[in-house]
Amino acid sequence: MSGVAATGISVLLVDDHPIVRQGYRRVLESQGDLHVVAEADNAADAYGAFKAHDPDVVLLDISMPGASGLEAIRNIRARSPRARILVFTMHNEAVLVKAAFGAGASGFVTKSSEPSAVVTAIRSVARGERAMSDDIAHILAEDSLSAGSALDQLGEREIEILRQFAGGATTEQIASHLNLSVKTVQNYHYLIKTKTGARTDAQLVRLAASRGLTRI
Amino acid sequence: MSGVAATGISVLLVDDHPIVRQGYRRVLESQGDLHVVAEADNAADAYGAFKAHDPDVVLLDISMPGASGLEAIRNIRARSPRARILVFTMHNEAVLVKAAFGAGASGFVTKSSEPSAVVTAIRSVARGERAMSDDIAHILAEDSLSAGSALDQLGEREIEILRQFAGGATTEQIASHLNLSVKTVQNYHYLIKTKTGARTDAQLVRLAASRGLTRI
DNA sequence: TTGCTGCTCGGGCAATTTTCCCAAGCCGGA
DNA sequence: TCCGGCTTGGGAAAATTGCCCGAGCAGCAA
Repeated sequence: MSGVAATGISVLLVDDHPIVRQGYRRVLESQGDLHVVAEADNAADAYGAFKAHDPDVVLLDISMPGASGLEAIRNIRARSPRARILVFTMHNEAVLVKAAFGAGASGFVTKSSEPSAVVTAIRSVARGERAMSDDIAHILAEDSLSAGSALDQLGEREIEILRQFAGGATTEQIASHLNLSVKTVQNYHYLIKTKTGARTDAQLVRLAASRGLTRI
Repeated sequence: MSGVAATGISVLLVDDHPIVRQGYRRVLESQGDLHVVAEADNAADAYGAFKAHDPDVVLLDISMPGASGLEAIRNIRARSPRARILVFTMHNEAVLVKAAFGAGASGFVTKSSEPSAVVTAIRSVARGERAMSDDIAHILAEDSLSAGSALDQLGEREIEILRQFAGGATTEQIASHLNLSVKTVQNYHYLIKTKTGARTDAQLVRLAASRGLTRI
């Protein structure tokens, strides 16, 4: 019912860089069993292309500017639960990986992976299996040992403090805004970091921004 | 004297993502007159590959983790002033572009460019001309009109450190990536904050993100 | 050539912050 | 009632920051 031929795997390519897209296309098509049936350069077009071509696998770069790739995943999965989405990005942060799987992705590979690993992942995902590259597995494993899930585990106060912090407020400003002692804000700051698994403030800001807690 | 055939343009490909490299290779080779004679996945190997193959053009992604791509440019140019280096990256911040040209690059194209524009740029650079994609020209033009942002006051080392910091790297990671002492990275961190006027790390991340130094 | 200037690199050290561990009050649920 | 989680903060050692400094080196101008 899907794809081009009974013997091939049809792929929808979503990446905002034309030449990168074209590169993938050629790499995949050289495999013989993989066929790129459509391309999209942004999250918004991704679902339209999906509907039009019903591919076996969506190869999706979630580091597109502006629109959230996670949005695209959720979008496609909401309307076509059988869609297989393989996320392909240069980012390798645990929170991102988990968010992608949480949104409905079937696999996650980094751009540092060998082309053969990507091709293997595409075939796995097409068979309905879950796939991820070795480095991603490593990161998730480490992450599961240490602590963290993402922002969902934060309390109301923690979310508010994280929002103000990510917005650029100093500890003193947050304390006075919320009528707290500086010490309490510092303690929250530390708690938020441990809960989210962020190792630096920058990671915290990125996390908050990627989840819509703050705009940049 | 250089390249493979008298009628072709030989290219050295430097990018840290294997599949992206392979994609470029196929795109370029399909042109007929372009031949990828070598690849490298980091700045350190780039010069060795250059020496070994003496390519007409080096296609270099300067957004590689750790090592500064600018370093690679200067490295190659210092030993082989006739080298033609085409910088190819997803970043489009004016300071980066200027730094690249300042380091000796012959051209600058973004990954948002059409493949045909990249190919055209390679041919221009091989002829000894300067080349840049339309969006880069636009950015430089606008930049020359505007009074200059806070980021323009930063040196290239500072830019590189800010990029890695905003990307979520810890001080230790940056230090080891760049072969610097932790103390030096800390000093740069402080200097960057004072130069840009950022009072918190979060503000620094926001600044970097808003200027395209990092994506969120 | 000499000097100046700017970038890079790091030491030093006091002040501040971070990192953890802890306790206490409050509130909702079992 | 008791338990667990949230909120609020103290304490103290470890780490980082803020700001000062000097050295090396490249470019550049006089």
